[in-house]
Amino acid sequence: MFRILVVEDDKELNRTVCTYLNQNGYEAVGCLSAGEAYDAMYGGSLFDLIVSDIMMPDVDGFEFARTVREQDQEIPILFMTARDDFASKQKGFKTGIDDYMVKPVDLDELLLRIGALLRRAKIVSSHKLEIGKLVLDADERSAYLDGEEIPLTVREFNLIYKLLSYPKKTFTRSQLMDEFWDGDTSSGLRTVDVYMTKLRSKFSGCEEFQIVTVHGLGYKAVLK
Amino acid sequence: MFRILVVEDDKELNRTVCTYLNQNGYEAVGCLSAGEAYDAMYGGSLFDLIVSDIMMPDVDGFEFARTVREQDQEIPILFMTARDDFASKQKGFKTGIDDYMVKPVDLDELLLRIGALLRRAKIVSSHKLEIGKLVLDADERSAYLDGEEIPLTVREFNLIYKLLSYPKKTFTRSQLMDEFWDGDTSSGLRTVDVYMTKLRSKFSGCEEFQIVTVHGLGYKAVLK
DNA sequence: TTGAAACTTAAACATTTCGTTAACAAATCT
DNA sequence: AGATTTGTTAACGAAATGTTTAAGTTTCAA
Repeated sequence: MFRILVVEDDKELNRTVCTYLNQNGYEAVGCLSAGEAYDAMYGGSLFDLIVSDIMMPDVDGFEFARTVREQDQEIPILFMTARDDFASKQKGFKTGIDDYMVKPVDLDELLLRIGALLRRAKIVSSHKLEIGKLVLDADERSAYLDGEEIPLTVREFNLIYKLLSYPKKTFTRSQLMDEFWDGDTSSGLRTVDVYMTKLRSKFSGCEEFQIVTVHGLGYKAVLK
Repeated sequence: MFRILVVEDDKELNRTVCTYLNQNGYEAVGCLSAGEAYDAMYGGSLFDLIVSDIMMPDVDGFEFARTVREQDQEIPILFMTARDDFASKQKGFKTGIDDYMVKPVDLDELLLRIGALLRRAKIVSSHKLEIGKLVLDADERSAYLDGEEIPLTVREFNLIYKLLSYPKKTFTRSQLMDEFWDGDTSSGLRTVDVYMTKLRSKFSGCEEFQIVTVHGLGYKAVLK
């Protein structure tokens, strides 16, 4: 689920945009000023994309975007503004925004452009799972503990990646087999047990998590 | 220097755009049809970004973009078209384009948007890959180790360039075939293995990297 | 057009790696 | 305690990969 921060001082428009985004599969959070937006961002909430107006009561959009960019080079920023002059567009793009839409915006087109930006941003960010000193990289299909690689076979990696993607969630042997053995449960379910032993052994030096047996059900990873 | 492919059947507009891009620090190549564009791309030239019209004599922009996306998920594509209807925009973004501008386009805004896309795509400004004593030049399609050329065929070069562009990232045989054999997987996937053997042999004197087999998945290049 | 060289690919065989099973030990539940 | 579930290990066999060869294909110059 992608989280989108909407910074727009027009209450009604803000509400309209957020509602529309929420109806279309995003989790939108509306802010009426840059100050509010800072609070939302650094209050622990992580966002995947920012939609921002330019003219706002406290800090303007340019300044807001610049500040954000200093801290985060990656997050896509889309300006949604009434200003249709080239100078504003230039200023915006120069501060590092990714798209610029002129009001009144077609909400459906906004959706399309948000989709394109998220797709693009996602390509760049690698699929990593970081838990303390442990890093699982889905592109490399390798695990690093404190920088040192732990060699894993394909199935081993798939299993541990799955478990760690949903900590505390219990997976039955059948679920795991269905997913990583192409639904071919002809090989006995006990094979999963063997893999758990292998994983426990390979990650014995890792204090970040633990593979826990749920008797009668299956296995789960629990973070320490 | 960024290279931009401009696909636009209106000769005059094509010329105008290319000239403007060239005057602003890019290296633009104009094509009057999708067919021409394919030739330009497959002819060994590497492009960093594509600007394309939708309505064209042979294959339309949607089809063109789709074909390009099948082979290359990364290259930014910008549509520049007279069509201002939502359906076209939707169709475009769904095929994976990154931006959509309605004619008549302001060339200065085009520049801004191209700049934003290139920044986002994080493309390095060169088609050279330098790793220690090893140099791969994508324009020349040649490899130099310590100044001495290592002769490579087109397929050999494509493969090693791809692997080294994403060190540690694992590529499946299918991925590589899809990309460098025009999606023609009729030739057995084992062909890839043969090429890996050849590459390992040709780069046996190279201590900068190593081609590593990921059993059950494919291959990756690991820097030493 | 023709021949030579370079390139590509299928096939065959050698080699390596991995997955599975089976057996027994240990733990857990009733 | 007895039954069931789970932990662990090692060995076998299957599958994936490495490599070479030879035959087919393309390219290019004469």
